[in-house]
Amino acid sequence: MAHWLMKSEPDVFGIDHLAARPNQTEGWDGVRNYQARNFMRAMKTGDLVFFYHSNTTIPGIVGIAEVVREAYPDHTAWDNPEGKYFDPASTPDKPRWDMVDLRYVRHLGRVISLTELKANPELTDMPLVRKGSRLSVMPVSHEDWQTILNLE
DNA sequence: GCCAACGTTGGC
DNA sequence: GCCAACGTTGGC
Repeated sequence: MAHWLMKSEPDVFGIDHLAARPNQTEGWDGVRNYQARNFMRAMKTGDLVFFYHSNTTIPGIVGIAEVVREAYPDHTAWDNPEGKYFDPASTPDKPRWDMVDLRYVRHLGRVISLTELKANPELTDMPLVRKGSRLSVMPVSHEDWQTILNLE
């Protein structure tokens, strides 16, 4: 089983939104970055994901979700031409962007802040803590996953 | 609100 | 293929 980290703005779609969805499950749409998309394509059912809140007072990891559906075309690319995620280059015939479905697993006992992650000498290789990293979907090594859970 | 870092676009 | 311009991300 692999581990991942996915960023989201809690004002837009936070972990509480996920937990409130039917079956506590929602499609992770709107990814419009090739590297992030490719990571989503590598996800397998049962993989676990750190849910990260960005653009908020205390950015950090707030919980865990599980991949319940593997990558499939992101229909928000063509659903609504006025939509935020519309992309004329992606069509039902030739979809460019993918999404996965995530199910809420649990909140962490506390928020593990970006500041704390950056300060941890064991986590310096995480893309998340690198300066200027804007990747919204990234793999987390088994070691890092465990290190972070041990901080909880 | 600012701005550094980054990805994408498009002219050439 | 290069690179300037632009738009976005996201911490602070």
